[in-house]
Amino acid sequence: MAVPEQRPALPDQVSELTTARLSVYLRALDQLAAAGTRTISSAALADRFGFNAALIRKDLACFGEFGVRGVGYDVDELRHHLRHILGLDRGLRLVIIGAGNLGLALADYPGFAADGFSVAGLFDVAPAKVGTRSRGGIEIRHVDGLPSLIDREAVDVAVVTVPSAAAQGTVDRAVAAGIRAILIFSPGTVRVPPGVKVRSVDVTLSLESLSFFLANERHARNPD
Amino acid sequence: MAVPEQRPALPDQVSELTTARLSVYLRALDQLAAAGTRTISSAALADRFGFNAALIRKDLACFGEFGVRGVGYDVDELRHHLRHILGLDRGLRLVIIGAGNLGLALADYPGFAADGFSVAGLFDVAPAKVGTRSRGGIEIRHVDGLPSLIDREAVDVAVVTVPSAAAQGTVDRAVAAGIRAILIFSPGTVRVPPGVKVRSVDVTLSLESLSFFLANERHARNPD
DNA sequence: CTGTGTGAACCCCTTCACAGCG
DNA sequence: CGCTGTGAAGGGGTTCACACAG
Repeated sequence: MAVPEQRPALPDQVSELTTARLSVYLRALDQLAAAGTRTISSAALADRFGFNAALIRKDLACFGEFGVRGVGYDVDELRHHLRHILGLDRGLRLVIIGAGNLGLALADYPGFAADGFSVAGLFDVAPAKVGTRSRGGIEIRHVDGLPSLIDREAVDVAVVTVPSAAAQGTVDRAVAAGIRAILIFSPGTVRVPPGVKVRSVDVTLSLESLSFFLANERHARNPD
Repeated sequence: MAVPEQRPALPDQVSELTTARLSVYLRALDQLAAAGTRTISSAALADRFGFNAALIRKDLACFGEFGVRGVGYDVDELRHHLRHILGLDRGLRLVIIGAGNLGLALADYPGFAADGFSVAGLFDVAPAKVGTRSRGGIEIRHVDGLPSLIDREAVDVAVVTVPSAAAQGTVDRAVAAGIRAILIFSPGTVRVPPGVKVRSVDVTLSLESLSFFLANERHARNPD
């Protein structure tokens, strides 16, 4: 028997592009809510933020019927729906592995709180770092303690900020400890078993993309 | 008359997906070169790194005929071609605007050098920070000096690491100073005039995508 | 009459399959 | 004979257009 869970209908097959846009819509709605807007139509949302109205409706329709015909969407209601769909009402726990400059910066990043994320631990291998703290006061522990903390604190996401050469090994260890979602900043690709999701934040790739743009711009100005 | 430039044939309309993959191919080739591989076929490259062979060939074919039929591609030659196509042989100059934890981390990031990027300046608005230095010794200057430095040092890319609320204003100032390529870490969207390219590195978006995955996984294990 | 939800058209990107060069 | 370069087929995602609900 199909249990009518809190989470409705299993969205059979939803594109990752759609889910990524949900986050963007949520931000737009946050802005609208802050400005006091109560209700908005897909057309107005599209106009205001540069989306396509039909796409917004189609994306949302994957998860239910949130709109009122002839009126539009209730801003606050839709925000809460989206937060639930995205799982932001769960208070996800992160660990950060790699206490270099970037890892330390992330450990103290105040932006996590708005999404309900919290840092459960900060790890490194360097004996000189272990025992010291980030500016914000988060203690650096040795990676050997990672599995027990992941288990004890029910950690959801591993944020990996180690050098590229150590990336695969670090990911392997996190996966072995039960992690199924990884955000990795090290340039390059890592392999994970099925069922584990990796999101890569690749600064080098982004910069190279800009570099290509600059090297090949023959756009608009001076159309020779 | 069409000048036969160093840069060949203007690649009429190349998809951004293609150019993004060039970076990935380049990395794979770097690995192969480091391992001493001289020559590789598109099929072997695809096998080894999980691409599609036809796609590799098609992507490369946008920019010339780099392969030798019956043999494959010369690893080192193709690396140099790709570096040129991506503009990595130009020694791009960056400024970092926002000397928070992240900005400071990026200022000292050693990974830029491999791509020929260099940091021409590090900026902030806080009087308390101006005049101090990053751990790596890069001086923090006041943003008011940004336009003159961009001009004087022929800066190519602005890396923006300011709080979200200040993002749009910062971008506007950089664009006014002549910047046409921006890498922004602040969550949210910014508007730029046509001809200016923005790449966003959005940690929050990536984490929310992982959050969605965790909230909606009914994959493989326990297929009820 | 306004705006949602949605089938159909459209468009672009990927994959397949093969002609042809080395 | 092997592998590139490429036209044609296939698949997905976005946009269009409209039936219908409020």
